[in-house]
Amino acid sequence: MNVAVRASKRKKAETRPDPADLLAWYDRHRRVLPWRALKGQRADPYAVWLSEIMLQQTTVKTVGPYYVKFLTKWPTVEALAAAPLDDVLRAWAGLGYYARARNLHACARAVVERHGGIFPADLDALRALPGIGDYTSAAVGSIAFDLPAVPVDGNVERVVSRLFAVEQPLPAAKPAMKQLATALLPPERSGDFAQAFMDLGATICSPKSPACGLCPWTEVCVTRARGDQEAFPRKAPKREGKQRYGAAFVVLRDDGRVLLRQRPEKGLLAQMTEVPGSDWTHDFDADTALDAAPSFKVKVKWQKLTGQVDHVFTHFPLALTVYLGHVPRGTVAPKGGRWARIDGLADEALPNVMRKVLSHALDR
DNA sequence: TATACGTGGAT
DNA sequence: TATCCAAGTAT
Repeated sequence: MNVAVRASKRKKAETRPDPADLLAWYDRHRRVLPWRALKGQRADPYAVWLSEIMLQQTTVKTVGPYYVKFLTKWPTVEALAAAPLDDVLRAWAGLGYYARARNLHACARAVVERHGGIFPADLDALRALPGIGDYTSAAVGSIAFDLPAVPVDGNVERVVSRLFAVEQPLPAAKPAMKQLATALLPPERSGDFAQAFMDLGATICSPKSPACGLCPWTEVCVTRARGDQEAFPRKAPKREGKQRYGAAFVVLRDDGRVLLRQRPEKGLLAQMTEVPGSDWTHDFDADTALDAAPSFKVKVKWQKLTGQVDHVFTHFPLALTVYLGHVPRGTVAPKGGRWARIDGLADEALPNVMRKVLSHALDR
């Protein structure tokens, strides 16, 4: 074979990312995940959808046990749709972003009612379901049905922004990044391509110290060539939330129960369970804290516990002062409240901030 | 377009 | 310790 023929068989020097290189990398290095079909096997749309909802803004490690719990408890979308919302919220407790749980339940019911219990193999129909947005419709569509779509998550944004040195900051750059990512979509293996893209971002093209030497696209990466890959993606500065304060009241009844209530239907931690407390404000006055205490027929002697419970929400940090009180057996709960067994708290729909409060009061 | 919406782990 | 950020969506 002469030199000219050898040259023509050699891979041409690429100037732009070749999806085939990413797929070849994926075939060797794909992660094994509970919701991911084995190589060559077909993914269950219900399992893909469930995992994608849980994975929104949530790490793979955190999702693992919740995913297994949900799939065991509700193996099909029909089973999930038939469950009471409260059961779903209790199972979701601790995972955060509780609107996801409410939408998960609503979506399951919509799939049963609108689509006969079968997830639609259609991007627009998926996108129309509760809790399914641009990302998730593309993820379920590509992974479960091999529809030609690219789910653009934080991983993909990072990879694309580095490959092409996208100067526009996020989140304004989202449409441009989606365009760039979608332009790379190969004619086949959409689902593998989507998962490969995300795997690459999660394991190689990491936020800090990316392993560029192991990247299948290292030779076509604009920022890699310049050495400023860690400066991407560009991001608009975000303002930090202001500290808020509040009081929480842990009321123990002598028969081993604690007073709980449900949070309002909308807003922060909507429809989740909590102990009674004050509003959470910037200018909370410790002297008036007891104004927010629940009232009973008997007078309660409140014990202000030492220390406080600190918790950080996405948009503000919270410091709660905890008060402990005791009431006699037979005391009636105030309106909206109920007495819950202390040894059954694990099964309540308590967000973690409330678990911290209860732990602060009871683990002593 | 900007903001509300949880939590935990990595650096 | 402080900051970032993780398979985003709804409004």
